[in-house]
Amino acid sequence: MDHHEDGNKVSRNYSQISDQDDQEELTGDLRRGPWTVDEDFTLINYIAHHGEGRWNSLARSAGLKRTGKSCRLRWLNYLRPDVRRGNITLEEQLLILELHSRWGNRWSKIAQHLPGRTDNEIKNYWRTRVQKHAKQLKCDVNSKQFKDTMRYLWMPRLVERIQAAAAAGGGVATAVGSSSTTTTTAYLFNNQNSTTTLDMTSGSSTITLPQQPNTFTPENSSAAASSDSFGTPVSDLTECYNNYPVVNNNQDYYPGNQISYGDHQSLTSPTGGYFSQGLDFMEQNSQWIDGGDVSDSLWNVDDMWFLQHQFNSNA
DNA sequence: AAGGGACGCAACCGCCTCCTA
DNA sequence: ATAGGAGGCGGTTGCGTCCCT
Repeated sequence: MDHHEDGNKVSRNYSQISDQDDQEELTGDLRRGPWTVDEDFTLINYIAHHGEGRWNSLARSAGLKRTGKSCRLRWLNYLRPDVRRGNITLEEQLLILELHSRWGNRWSKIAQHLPGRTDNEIKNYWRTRVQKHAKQLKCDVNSKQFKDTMRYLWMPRLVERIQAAAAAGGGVATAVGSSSTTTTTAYLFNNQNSTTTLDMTSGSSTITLPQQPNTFTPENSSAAASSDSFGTPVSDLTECYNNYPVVNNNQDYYPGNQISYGDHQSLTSPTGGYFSQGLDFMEQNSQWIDGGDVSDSLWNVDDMWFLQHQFNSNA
């Protein structure tokens, strides 16, 4: 549910505290609960003149009856001028899924690669959107089953949608806003009809999606694929896919790993994966096939046809 | 129209690590 | 070396809003 736009969020945030006296607790001399306009103004003003940090003394010096932690959180998650509001874009969703597959619940680390997004926001996104899908699939969000689902269906679907949006917009889609970093991520996505490079350049705030001929298929390659759920290197596919995230100015970022969304070979070959067991799990959760849940429009008949085809061809 | 469930998100909590004296 | 404070981080909660029945 994306019914909270920027303005709404702000107005709601303040409207809900119009009757703050009823809602806020006063614990000793410290205030808790939603922040008031005056408090926000005080905090912004103080930081503008004195800078941030040393939050406990900052809270005292600014005359805020809040804990240092509360001030820090309010500033970082809401008041900071570069906080980016609004819906999580497709590109950001893709990045979150990818980074979470590598780092798990390292929200702050993930947030570092989404300019303007806070760890809190990403955490909320994960809990409300991603975990919802895991729940619908009746599987654990950390299970291989769900991770494979994300990797082989959800993420390729996102890439397709990004492609479509880019094509509609002339081939270049605006991405994740300004950034002081120059992290660059390049994906090469191979789907049924085309191979696409997804080049995410946070620093320049653009995503380019040039169409390329299909250069690799499972049928013409004997390359081994990852035997693990995503998050592990995909061996021997580098030449064919060239689907590596490029590291710039961040040594933590994708240390040599490769990823391959829509990798058909990978889809058919994970050892011990649920894909080798057929479509049982999908069929048991028919709402995913029937479109019972189309909130994110990540599934369609083509996906199911594709999966069925893969299983049949490997039977 | 009303009530209940689902959702989204701001804020809090507790634990951990780091820094400094 | 160590103790205490500050800050960071992930998990959780509370509440307003929306939607469906």
